[in-house]
Amino acid sequence: MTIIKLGYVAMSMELKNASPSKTMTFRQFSQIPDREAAIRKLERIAVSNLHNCLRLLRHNKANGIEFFRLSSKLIPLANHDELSDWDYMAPLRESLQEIKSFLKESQMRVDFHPDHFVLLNAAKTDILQVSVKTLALHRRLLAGMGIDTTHRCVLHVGGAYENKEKALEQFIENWGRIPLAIQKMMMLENDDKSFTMNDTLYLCEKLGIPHVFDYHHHLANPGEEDWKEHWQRTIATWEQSPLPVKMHISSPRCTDNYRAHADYIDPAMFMEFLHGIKGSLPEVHCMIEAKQKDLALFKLAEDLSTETGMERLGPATFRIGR
DNA sequence: GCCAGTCAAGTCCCG
DNA sequence: CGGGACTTGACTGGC
Repeated sequence: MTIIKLGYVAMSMELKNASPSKTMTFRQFSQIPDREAAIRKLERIAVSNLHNCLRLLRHNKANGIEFFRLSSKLIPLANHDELSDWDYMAPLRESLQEIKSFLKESQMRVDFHPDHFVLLNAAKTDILQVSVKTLALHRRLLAGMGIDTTHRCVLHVGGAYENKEKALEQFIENWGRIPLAIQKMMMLENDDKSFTMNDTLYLCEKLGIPHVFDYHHHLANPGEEDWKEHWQRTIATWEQSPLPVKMHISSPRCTDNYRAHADYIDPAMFMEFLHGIKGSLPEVHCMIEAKQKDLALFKLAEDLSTETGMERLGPATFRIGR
């Protein structure tokens, strides 16, 4: 028997005017003559983003969704070189406290997926340094929300740099240089171009990092492997985690553009995955990555209950097997 | 209101 | 070696 919980990414297509990712570019920032006023504006945007983040969490709770990826764009320009004197956390305490109070009362699993500029396997030390700085920002936000930071940030392995083996070894070398608090926060995902499930598992096993299996990425970049032969390895990387196994599910936009995300999830593709893992673990959390965000989650949940006859335990919770 | 072009960051790919 | 594509939501400016 496996419990399946569905989650979605960062923003809602249903809840209006609730973007948690409003921004200001550096160019806009520079064009405001009064620097202090410009910083106050950044702060107002960040507070608004956190406020909308809380609205989204409430929306999730109201709809029985207990798994959610937070936007990584909550604080515009937080890590920009020209703003190193800005204490971006100070004006956010109250907003973070509100989220903390909400999360304390709910079952919600939340995490982050920092964007593709965060590269832990970069050979260039300045890129590694900025990456660690960005992860430290994520850590501060999680801590501010009262979340145990263990296994709350998923990343890709990074660049292939024309030599995948070397790039994997560079990851291991860099890993030893990053703070333990950051290490503990990480999860690693197989990607759709360079690092396959097997490549990613090599690092996960060696360094004790949970593997987030992305089924769509695997189909786009399978390597030599049948994923089912490695699935037990993925599960094993979660043995020391306080959290259930997490995976990503999305569907290709079309055959010409296989790697891009479709609006919705193909339930047949999802069922293929579920049949592959049947009975292998008690609970799995599936992050829906689709352009229609929460609407795609609602639609998949409907499709699963009408077309597959899977037992529905809640709006976004199912059970397979007995 | 709508459309096209732009935006902090890196890597990849093509000419 | 250099410049554009990639991918993305948000925003600006022009109509």
